[in-house]
Amino acid sequence: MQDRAYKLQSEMIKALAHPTRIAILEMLRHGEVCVCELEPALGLRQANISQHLMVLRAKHLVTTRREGVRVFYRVADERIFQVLDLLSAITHDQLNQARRALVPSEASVAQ
Amino acid sequence: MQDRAYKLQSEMIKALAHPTRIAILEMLRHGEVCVCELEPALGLRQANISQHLMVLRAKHLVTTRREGVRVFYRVADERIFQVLDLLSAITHDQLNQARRALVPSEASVAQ
DNA sequence: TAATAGCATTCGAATAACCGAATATAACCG
DNA sequence: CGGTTATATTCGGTTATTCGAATGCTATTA
Repeated sequence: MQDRAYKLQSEMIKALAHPTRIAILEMLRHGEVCVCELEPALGLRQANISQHLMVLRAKHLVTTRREGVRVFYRVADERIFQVLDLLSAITHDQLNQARRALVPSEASVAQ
Repeated sequence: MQDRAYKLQSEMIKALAHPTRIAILEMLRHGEVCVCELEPALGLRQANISQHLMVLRAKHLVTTRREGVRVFYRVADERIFQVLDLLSAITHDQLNQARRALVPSEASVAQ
């Protein structure tokens, strides 16, 4: 068994496995973003955001560029958005199926 | 911000974030599999496998079917394999890039 | 019904992830 | 240089995950 490969994959997945880090990646969807923009948008403390960015960096999911006193982040591999899109679609469908099971008439309602 | 949606997504991602659970899903790639087949293939204790299956069930990533005394598992949504394939490709490329950076002549070597 | 096989659940201890607070670093400006 | 702004790191306490061990449950067979 490719234990090693599964370990690596699970470590990358863990880096995605936090709502704040997903929110950060979503903000990077259309290009690079400054940390100073993340802070107000996420409404979290600076240190906490920086900690989450550290996790994303550690797994090479993002790269950085410094411009003076500011640091800009961008995703290292655009395919990460395909991953997020798939997961979003799957959870969305799960919700719809659950709704359909409860209230047949409200099937396929947008959230 | 869709805090709720990110939370849901991250919870599904967490269900993927373990090497054993990835290995289990890989075994389900070609159809349903009995728990009794997972045990020897993974080389783990029965209770532990059952615990991981419980996590996958809790997030509706797998469904079960009982046949007498045996229980068969299958994935609930085939798109989960697209997720795993993308993550596998990303980690694979990361490894190759790292190798290329260290030893230029050994670029693109299969693992 | 008793015994067994296959799987699931609970419990407790170890480990890992998380976050706030404090502190550190790096670039800029006066 | 000292001060300021933007970001990063460290530390400690809290919560969440993980796994082995023990136990429970369900279906089958005698």
